[in-house]
Amino acid sequence: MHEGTGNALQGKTQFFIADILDPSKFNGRHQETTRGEFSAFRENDKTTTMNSPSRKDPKAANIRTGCEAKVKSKRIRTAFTLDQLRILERSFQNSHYLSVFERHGIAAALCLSETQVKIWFQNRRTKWKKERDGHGGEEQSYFAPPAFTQNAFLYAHAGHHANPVHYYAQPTLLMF
DNA sequence: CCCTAATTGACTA
DNA sequence: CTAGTCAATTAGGGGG
Repeated sequence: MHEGTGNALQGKTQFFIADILDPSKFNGRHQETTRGEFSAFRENDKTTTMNSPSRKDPKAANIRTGCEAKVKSKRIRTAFTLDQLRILERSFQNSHYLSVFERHGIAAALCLSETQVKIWFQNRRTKWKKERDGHGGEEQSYFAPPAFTQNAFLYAHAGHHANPVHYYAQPTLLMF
């Protein structure tokens, strides 16, 4: 897919320009909206990193298409389905943080990339905070604190070390 | 407008 | 060096 290492398990919703033009590669079950270069470079989780060249320079990831210059594509915005949101929301109720295993399981189950799941939780935590301490605040404490499950606890305290396996030896699996 | 997915960048372990 | 977090921001798309 992308500069070596296009983990086939990832990048289900986002594609390179060249891939978009090739319907055979575009078997996405997701919205057939326009895909662009914006996110193309990030959608090979774990192989593209924060400071990889492609992150610093998105255009770089597009070079191999040979049409890096123009094609001022929009950045894509995935519209999660209701089913996906239901599961995500349910998971969020269970815990505001995901272990890598949970994330992987959810991503696989929902046909999303792990990045998308990760970001969804990220944004969801932001939203949760906002509605917790925003909103006048008078009659508060309607909302329970975030469920602090074992995984969340481990996450907060053990954190993520080199090999999370040691801390999440018991992957909680995972809805339906 | 609002909602929220995705990006950027500083920071942490 | 890697891969998480969060804050701030950008931007897609729906609604009115």
